[in-house]
Amino acid sequence: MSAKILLVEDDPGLGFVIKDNLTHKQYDVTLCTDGEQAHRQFLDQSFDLCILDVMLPKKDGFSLAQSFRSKNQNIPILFVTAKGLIEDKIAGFESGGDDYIVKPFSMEELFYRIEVFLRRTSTQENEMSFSIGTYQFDGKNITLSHKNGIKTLTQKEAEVLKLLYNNKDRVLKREEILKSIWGDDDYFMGRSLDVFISKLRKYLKHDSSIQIVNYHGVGFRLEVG
Amino acid sequence: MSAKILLVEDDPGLGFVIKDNLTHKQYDVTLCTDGEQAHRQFLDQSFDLCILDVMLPKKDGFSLAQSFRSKNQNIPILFVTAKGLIEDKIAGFESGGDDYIVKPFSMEELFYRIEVFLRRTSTQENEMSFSIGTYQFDGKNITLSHKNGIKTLTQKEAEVLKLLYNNKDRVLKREEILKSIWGDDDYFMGRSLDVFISKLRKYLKHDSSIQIVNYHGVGFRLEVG
DNA sequence: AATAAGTGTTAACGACTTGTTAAACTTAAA
DNA sequence: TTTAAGTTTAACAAGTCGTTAACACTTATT
Repeated sequence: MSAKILLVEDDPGLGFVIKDNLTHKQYDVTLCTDGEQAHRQFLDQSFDLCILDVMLPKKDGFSLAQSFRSKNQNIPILFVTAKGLIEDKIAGFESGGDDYIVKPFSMEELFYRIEVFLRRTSTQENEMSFSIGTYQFDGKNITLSHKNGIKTLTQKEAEVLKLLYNNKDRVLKREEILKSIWGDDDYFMGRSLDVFISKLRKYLKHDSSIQIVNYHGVGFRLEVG
Repeated sequence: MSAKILLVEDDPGLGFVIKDNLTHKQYDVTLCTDGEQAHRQFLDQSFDLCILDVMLPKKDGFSLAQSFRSKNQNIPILFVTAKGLIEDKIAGFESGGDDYIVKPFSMEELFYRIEVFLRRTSTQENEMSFSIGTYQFDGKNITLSHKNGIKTLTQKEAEVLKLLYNNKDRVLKREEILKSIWGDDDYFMGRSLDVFISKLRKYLKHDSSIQIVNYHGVGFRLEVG
């Protein structure tokens, strides 16, 4: 799975070049051209790494780094900037940055520095836990427990269940589920999804207030209570 | 506890200045002036971080980094050198380095960069001891003892065991284990991990309350009792 | 009502993952 | 250079899970 990178660079030319290069290296890059936009994106999605310019419209890189860091202790933050003075570097590290690369730099060097931090960041992924009706899902153990007993789900069963749970107040389109979990959408994958829905219904049948409802021709919705 | 740093710098003046500055920052610094000496020190003691010059007598910094890296996937390696060409930087990262600082640099910047990597390296694992069921693991001697006898583990066996123990409340993903111990993740490393799991199971078989449980397609979990 | 398309469910097949042993390879030490 | 220890790769057996096919049933459309 490719790493999600938030790139914040106000020079459209350079921003495009960096994004293009990183995309070719299979990273999933989101480019923002000002600080506020970047801040919104950060709150909205979960990224694996950030690359920030220092001088940015609306909200500068240092204060951006500070607010990112206060939200997430772990995410690597790399500054990429023309300001090469030692005081700027210090400010960069003080604001929670992990690296400070001075322009002009080579793409190669940027790749290597990104890799260093991605390698060193633990993949503390979606280990969410939640309860549905009288059931309890434990993401650390991938189990679904009920007073009758514990069932260890498979990875895919867990993924479908988590996705349904995260969207339990709305209808999830078949296409959305397939794109999100299978990565693509064809007839047979659709049938496969039906099989999983069938399995999940079986696992959840001891609580009749839980229903995975089909919306004919559209998708599914998890309804509780 | 202060971090142990291996500093390799052949210029006696600069070596002394850096060592002195780092010592004032409460680091425990070992200074070597040539590559072979550094290599012996590395095998002899366990350091938390290395700072290497590139041009060194007897064994250059790049090949030094390679042999350090092959012994220890986790230790941060920082190059500090006058060679600022992009090819040299690439060679530095290729040989397993984590950062590449070009002389002249400020001490402040070096401190910050050291802190970045110390913060991101889990130091807990080094010489920890613990008991699993009726077994006792001694991190100092990397031995696993039981009433039947004592087995001296290899470095890697011990690392896998420690990682499993530190995460015994959850399923460790294969990818996490591989990234943490092997530093990367490919098919053969995965098979290698399976071999180590198999060995550890054999070592731990005298206490049936200890189980290394596989979660198909996900990873492993150490279960005790 | 007839037809077509979508869905529910089960089970078998096949692809992939894992367990284990042993051989091949690598590296450091003698 | 040989030896020994440790790790990776190969090979095969065993197990697991996702996909697919098949068929029954439901919903929409004509």
